Amino acid sequence: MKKNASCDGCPNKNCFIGHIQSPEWKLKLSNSKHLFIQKPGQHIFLEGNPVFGIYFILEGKVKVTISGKGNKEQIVRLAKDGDVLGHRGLGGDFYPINAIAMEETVLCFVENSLLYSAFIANSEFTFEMMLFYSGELRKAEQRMRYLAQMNVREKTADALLFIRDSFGINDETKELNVEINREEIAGIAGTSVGQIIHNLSDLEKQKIIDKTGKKIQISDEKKLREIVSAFYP
Amino acid sequence: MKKNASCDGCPNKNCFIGHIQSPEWKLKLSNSKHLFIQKPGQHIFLEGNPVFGIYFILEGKVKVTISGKGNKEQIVRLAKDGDVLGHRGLGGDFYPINAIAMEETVLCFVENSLLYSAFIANSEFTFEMMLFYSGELRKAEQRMRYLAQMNVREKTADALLFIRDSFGINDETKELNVEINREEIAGIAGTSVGQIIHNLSDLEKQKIIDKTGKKIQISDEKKLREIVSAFYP
DNA sequence: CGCGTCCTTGAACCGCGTCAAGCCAGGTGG
DNA sequence: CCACCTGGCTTGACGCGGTTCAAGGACGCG
Repeated sequence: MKKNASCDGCPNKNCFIGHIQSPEWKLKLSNSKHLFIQKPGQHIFLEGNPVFGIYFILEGKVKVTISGKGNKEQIVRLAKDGDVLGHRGLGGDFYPINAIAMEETVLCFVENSLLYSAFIANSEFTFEMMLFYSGELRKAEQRMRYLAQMNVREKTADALLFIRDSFGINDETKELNVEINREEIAGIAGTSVGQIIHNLSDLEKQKIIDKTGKKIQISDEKKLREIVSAFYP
Repeated sequence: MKKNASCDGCPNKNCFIGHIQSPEWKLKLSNSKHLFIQKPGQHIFLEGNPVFGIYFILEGKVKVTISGKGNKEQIVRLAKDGDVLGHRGLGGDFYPINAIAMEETVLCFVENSLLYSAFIANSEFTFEMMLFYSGELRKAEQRMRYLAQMNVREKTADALLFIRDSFGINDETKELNVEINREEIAGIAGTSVGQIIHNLSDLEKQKIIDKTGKKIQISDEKKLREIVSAFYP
């Protein structure tokens, strides 16, 4: 682990690192076999893999995808440090999705037996976990609607905001805090690479974004949100 | 309540009626204010309503929708007796979705304080609830992919199967066990009414369905599933 | 019988996916 | 230091598929 991931002051309400950093858990997890590192592009688990437990991201970024027709991958979630991974497997035998590291990622694996004993011992943890699921479900169903009803321009804007809200932007440069290519953006928006490029160009002409540099800059977040405002309360 | 809903032998693994029929709960819920009836078309709660608790469906059918651009409603879930309703609100302040009765529906309302006390008292209940969320999340993310990648013909077939799997069919007549109009089917498929009608006609010509009677009959379920088989493992 | 609601059909328009061709930047080797 | 290659990005054109709309049919109801 490059640095000690901390949860103090973490703005992410659903951050579980606090739990796994408690003395009790630290002892259990001190065995190094629980921690491992994935390089960018490496998969953490794939659709159909048996479920042995869940993962906590200590550091890094991960995309969660569902593989579709003709090698198209639909990105259903973006996760970063403090997030849980593989929780969709819980209660089933096989993962229904793929998890792939987007950059060097440090993971903490918690095997089923340990996890279940935590659920039994700590009902508050179970409760929090349930709330976490509730929030994820809400988000997933919202995105369902976007995919069904938005046109491509709106989907493109929404995908950018989705990335922005998942990984954040640099306050100064307004660059997205992640390296992401057109294909991945298309995978989030649920459209083709061609359309993404087309619409990114349009957005740039309107000075809403800037893609001169390597990373996309969101110059005018307000206008970007206006594009999709009809879909948000 | 027209008849006493029972959970015995219920094939639905996620049926919660068993819980609320335990002696402990029966006592708590014996107060009649917890039970109420909704007529078809009446809403149980709407987007933006404050969350006071959750609901269990004792009898009837309910559609869960998200209202979209231009009065289009996207149906994200179909629920029947034994299902929970309003659980998306848990952990948030307002419902993110609408719940509307599709036929006369008997509901049991469980207010937050009662629910939370159940979570504290019965960690197994919390655990089961968590697993339920996990399953719902999985389903929602699968449907996300379908909406993004299927063409209209596939969406139409998938919508029919979605209804069939949610509410079942009459074994003899092969009719869907629910009255549902074209607009609602379009809301499930995430397409327009025109396309639904067009594709239903096509499916009828191929003798896969029959819509002579009032309710749609699924004559050849196998062929219907073949249409979408590329999307299911 | 007239009215309303839901369903059906067909035609016109246009948004979107696809593809071919070219651009640019970074890496590699002579 | 330049020539070449490769992979990601960009642009524009084409054509299919889907949305939308208008007009009409089927059915139930007052």
